[in-house]
Amino acid sequence: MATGHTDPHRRERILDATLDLIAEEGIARVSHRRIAARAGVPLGSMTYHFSGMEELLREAFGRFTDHIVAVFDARLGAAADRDQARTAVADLVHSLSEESQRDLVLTQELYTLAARRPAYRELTHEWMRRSRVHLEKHFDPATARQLDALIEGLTLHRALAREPHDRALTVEAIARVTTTDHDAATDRGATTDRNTPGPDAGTS
Amino acid sequence: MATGHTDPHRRERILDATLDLIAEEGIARVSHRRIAARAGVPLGSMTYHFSGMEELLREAFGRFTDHIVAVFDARLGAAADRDQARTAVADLVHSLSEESQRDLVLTQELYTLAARRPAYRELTHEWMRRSRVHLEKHFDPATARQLDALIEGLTLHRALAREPHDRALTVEAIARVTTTDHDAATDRGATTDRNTPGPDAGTS
DNA sequence: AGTCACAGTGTACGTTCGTACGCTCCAGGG
DNA sequence: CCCTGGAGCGTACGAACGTACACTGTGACT
Repeated sequence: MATGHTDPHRRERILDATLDLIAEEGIARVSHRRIAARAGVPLGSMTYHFSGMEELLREAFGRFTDHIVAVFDARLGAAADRDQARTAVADLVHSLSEESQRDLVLTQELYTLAARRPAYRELTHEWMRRSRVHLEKHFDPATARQLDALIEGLTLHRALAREPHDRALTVEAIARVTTTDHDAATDRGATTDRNTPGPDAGTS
Repeated sequence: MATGHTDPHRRERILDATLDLIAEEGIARVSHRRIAARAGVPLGSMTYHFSGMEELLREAFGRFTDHIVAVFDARLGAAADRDQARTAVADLVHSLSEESQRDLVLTQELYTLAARRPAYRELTHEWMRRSRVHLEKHFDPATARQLDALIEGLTLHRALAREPHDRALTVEAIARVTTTDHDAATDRGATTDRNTPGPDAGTS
């Protein structure tokens, strides 16, 4: 019986099942058999569609990166001005850290792989690059980089903290990093968009 | 032969070997046998000293947390004033992100576990708590939290970036988050140590 | 209708795994 | 000197693993 003839979504279903499994059980507990069982495909399909575990994982995380980049695009791309960008960043931090346990865990798994293996670092580079493109529409490059790192740190700490910090703290941190009145940051080359002191600091 | 009779460091050696193996190969490739081989102990020792993989991993990461907390203590504890604290934070970010691949990878592995399992979150709580204690000697609690998150984000992004940012950017980000002149942050309860506008912003 | 190429599958093989458990051998008391 | 309790080890067992490969059934083509 060659039932797969009629199902062109086999590959995608396998990749989704892989990500689900990783999110729930961790990369250490992933196996061809468990993925196959979860995806509802025979074991033989695994080696038919993917040359091995390696390729499977890389494609799965590629798929995840596409997803998370889309989330960033949707959130940050909609911001029309600097202040909306700040709000969008705060929204992003809070939605990532309190909804979507799945995305959070998968992000960590990806970073863990990326910390050790350059092949996976390509995926994180693309992710960072895309998010900086959005941020640089509203802030100078140095600020964008700092803000990008801040998003990462705030999201992670909020997700792991015993008592997650409230939105006011997120908003304040963002305001501080993106407000460059007092001095400096002027020679840091705000090429496309000069940084003016934000009108409202909007702390708490 | 009961050679272990004379070696009281068996346990510690096993734990160190576990961390080394995780750092090099990832948690997915850890097994009793591989750990035993690396530690130079017989397989039987594994189940003798530890009830199972679970206990082994938890103790290993407990040991790692002790180590990393000691690093934070050494770096941040030495700072005498606010400005030294800022420098110490910058040093910390850069030493974690460019030396000690091992610590970086293990940190990610720990976070990955913590994101999924509360038991490991205890370890990260302790770590965060200790680092905030240091930061709160020089900054108000809200600033300390923001700075703590910023350290995390800067370290990770610097470690994973294709072209790691230079020290000036780290220093600037720290300055921005810890300088609260223009307004606000005054009602956010700087209990032990009121936040005055830093004398020099010390950007680049 | 008959044939064929090949997408897709079931199964078997060799390896590695965690763990249990009977055995060894030493330190200390008699 | 002998005896003995228990710390520590070697090994064996069943389960699970990744992967290769012979096979099956179907749609397309003549």
